[in-house]
Amino acid sequence: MKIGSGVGRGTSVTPAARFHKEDRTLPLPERFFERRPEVVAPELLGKLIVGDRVAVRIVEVEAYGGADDPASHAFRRQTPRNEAMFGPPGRWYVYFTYGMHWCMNVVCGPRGEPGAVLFRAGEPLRGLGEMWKRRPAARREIDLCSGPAKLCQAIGVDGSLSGLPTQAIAGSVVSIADDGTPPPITPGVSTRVGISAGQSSPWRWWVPGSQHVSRRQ
DNA sequence: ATAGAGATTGCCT
DNA sequence: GGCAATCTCTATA
Repeated sequence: MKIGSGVGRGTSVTPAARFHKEDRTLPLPERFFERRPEVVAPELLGKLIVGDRVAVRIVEVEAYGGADDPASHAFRRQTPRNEAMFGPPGRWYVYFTYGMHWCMNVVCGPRGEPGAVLFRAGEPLRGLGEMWKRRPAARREIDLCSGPAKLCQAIGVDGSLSGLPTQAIAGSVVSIADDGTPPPITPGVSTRVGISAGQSSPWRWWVPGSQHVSRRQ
């Protein structure tokens, strides 16, 4: 069985057993997300996002809080755009930015406290052919999912996913799963990317050595 | 009402 | 490295 065989343009797709235990993947339970985003975020490194014909391993994340975090979309009042952030944990929060891009988060925190973890980058595991089709601007494999909007494009996610649970129901929904790969013991840490306010919180984490992070540190 | 910034990306020089 | 693309929201009037 070939995993990740792509229609790639000059890429070297590592053949592989990219999954730890592909046949033993389990969805993350809702209670996993009922803790503050800065606690959940580093634990999501190494987990899987499984979508329509595709799967990626999470290699870079950021945490966003609520009224206490000036960099968060939930810092001010609830709006149609950030509505999902104020809902129950364990659901997707997908927002539109710069008039053209989608970015995906999972809502995290105790009920009633808005917060989320942004998925900034992933390592393509399955369905690379599909990802190449959805990402015509990509030239190398590391261009497929090495940024929050690239990731959404590669997985085929848009705003219609926002507010839905991260635990797949009929298989047509995007889910978050664990294949037994542990998060790094010592993840890379830095301040968040692309923000002005909130730079005092080092709430960005990545898998050290991953070629798929959005930017080297 | 209007202006400006934004959890980004890709093309241009 | 500069900057355009172009939706959502906030600040200011």
